[in-house]
Amino acid sequence: MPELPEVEVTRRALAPYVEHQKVESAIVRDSRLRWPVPKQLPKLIAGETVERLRRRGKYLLWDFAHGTMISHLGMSGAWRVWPLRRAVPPPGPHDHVDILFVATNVRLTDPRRFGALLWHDATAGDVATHPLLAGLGVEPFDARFDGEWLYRHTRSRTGSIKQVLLAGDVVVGVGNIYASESLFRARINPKRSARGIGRLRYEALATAVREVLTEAIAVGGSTLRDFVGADGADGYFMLDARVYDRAGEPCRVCATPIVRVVQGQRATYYCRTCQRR
DNA sequence: AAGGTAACCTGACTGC
DNA sequence: TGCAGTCAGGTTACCT
Repeated sequence: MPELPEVEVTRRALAPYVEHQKVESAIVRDSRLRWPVPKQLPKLIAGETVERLRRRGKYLLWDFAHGTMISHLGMSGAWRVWPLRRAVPPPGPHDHVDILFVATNVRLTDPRRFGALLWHDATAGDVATHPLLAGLGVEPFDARFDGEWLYRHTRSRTGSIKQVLLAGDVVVGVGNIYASESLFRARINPKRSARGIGRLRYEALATAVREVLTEAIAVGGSTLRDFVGADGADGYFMLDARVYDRAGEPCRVCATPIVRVVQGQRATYYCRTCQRR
């Protein structure tokens, strides 16, 4: 599930339970993720305190005094928290890591194993210089992100606007669902060359991106209570999509059937009437 | 430098 | 039921 909103919802759910809390121990049950979970990770964080839980794009950054634990949820990853450690269920086959705090247990599950859990030592400098983070674009809620930013950073791009949004080197956090949704709200055709879009339409797109992400965070946030609990509810609540996964269904604005096309091996959904250009 | 493609995985669903 | 095929919210590595 994880695009920026899901990661942010996760961050907000976890933060009250882990920030300023000391790690008692960590258990790596299955280190096979996109890259192996470092063998020394439990040793590195045991007895240390999480100073802050931050998000950068779709990455969660767990700041310690001596370094940062970097986590990415890939396609199927999720962190769950159990406020009471005694209520934690036995681990399932895709539960890779448990981190035990004094009163709380957090667990990383990831069936497809596209996620990552890595360590960046403070001696290596700012975590922002880590190879996975260094090339990331601006945060969509950063004041610098606006139509002018999109316009300036697409002058030398030959690809489609949909693929530029997904690439993450201009703006971060927009995944496959919210790329389609943002373009629909801005009334821009996903196949349109990024280079050919003018400032005015980019202004609409920047606004649409922020709106879509804000709404998605809001509906996800409304289910935080379930998310935190141990009752098995998955906690994420999908934004009511206007186009995503609605191929053949009528556009909510003009009733034209929504079409599905493939761009860069990913599905794109849009309305041929509302998103003519 | 930017773009296209394959690759990494498991699980859910569809159709025969 | 069973089995094959398709698809899925992400990203990197590698090649032009």
